[in-house]
Amino acid sequence: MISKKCKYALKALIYLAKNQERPTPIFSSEIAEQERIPKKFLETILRELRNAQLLHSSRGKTGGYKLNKAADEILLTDLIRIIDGPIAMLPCVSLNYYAPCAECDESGCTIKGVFEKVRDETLAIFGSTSIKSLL
Amino acid sequence: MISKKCKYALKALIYLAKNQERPTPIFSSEIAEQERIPKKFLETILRELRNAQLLHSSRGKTGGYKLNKAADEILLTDLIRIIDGPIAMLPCVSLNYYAPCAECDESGCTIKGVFEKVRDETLAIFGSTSIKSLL
DNA sequence: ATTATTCCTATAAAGTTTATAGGAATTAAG
DNA sequence: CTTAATTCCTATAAACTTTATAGGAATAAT
Repeated sequence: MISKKCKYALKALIYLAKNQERPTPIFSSEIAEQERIPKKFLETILRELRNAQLLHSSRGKTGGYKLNKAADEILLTDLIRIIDGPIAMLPCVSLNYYAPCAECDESGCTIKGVFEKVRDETLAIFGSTSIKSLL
Repeated sequence: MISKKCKYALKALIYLAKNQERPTPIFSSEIAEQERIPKKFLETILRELRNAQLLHSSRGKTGGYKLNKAADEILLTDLIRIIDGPIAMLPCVSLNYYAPCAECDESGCTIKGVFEKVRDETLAIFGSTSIKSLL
């Protein structure tokens, strides 16, 4: 299951993509209202997306957020990894968040294989799905 | 990520499958020691697997656990659903644990599709992987 | 100055996962 | 019929994660 936070992030990105043509940046408060996301929680989410270069933000009275890339260059793999972390179902088969499994020999591990397959299929799908394709 | 509990369950099933030839049932304490799983925690896991008909148990001094099916008839989909619940990454695309997504229209939902694809690929892999194939 | 925003850190509140405690019911064997 | 060892059950503690809020600092336009 993806987290609520991740779903909020996805909705925010879609909202920003839909309003990409606007001349001025978009307030987090507007996104929060329209998408019914707790305002303060959304702020921290948007900041994370900005820190990861997915968004551009500006401060002050006319500040707000904008996509930092074309909507078809923002992939679900990016989003999920930023917000939820690993996509793989076992730490030892994660590409971006690898960690050895507690007390597994890893060399003679018989269960890794199937989880690598799932990882590969999942990455292929999320890695070829952009925010644009979800509008 | 699958839970620790699910990994414990998988190890226990594999251990039981490896020792399927033994004439007497196998103690939870033996599995706990051999696989380094907290004893009391393992007990509750084995009970859940038994409630779901994956294991057969007997009580009393010479009690213990045995597989209730051939090792090639126990699939990863079974195990994961029993221990961790839904395999899908969104409640609204889960086959066995469907629930409507909070505040989604569902009819005009643009994000379901990609999660259905991931679910299908994942189910295809886990659904064709048996405990026997992991020995 | 005022106002409305992003930004930051800390923390509370709620929920889930992991693990343990204590004992009841069951069965074999002395 | 007592003892010992098991499964079984319920409750709960302990640890961790997720979700959400609080309070204000920094910034920028008017």
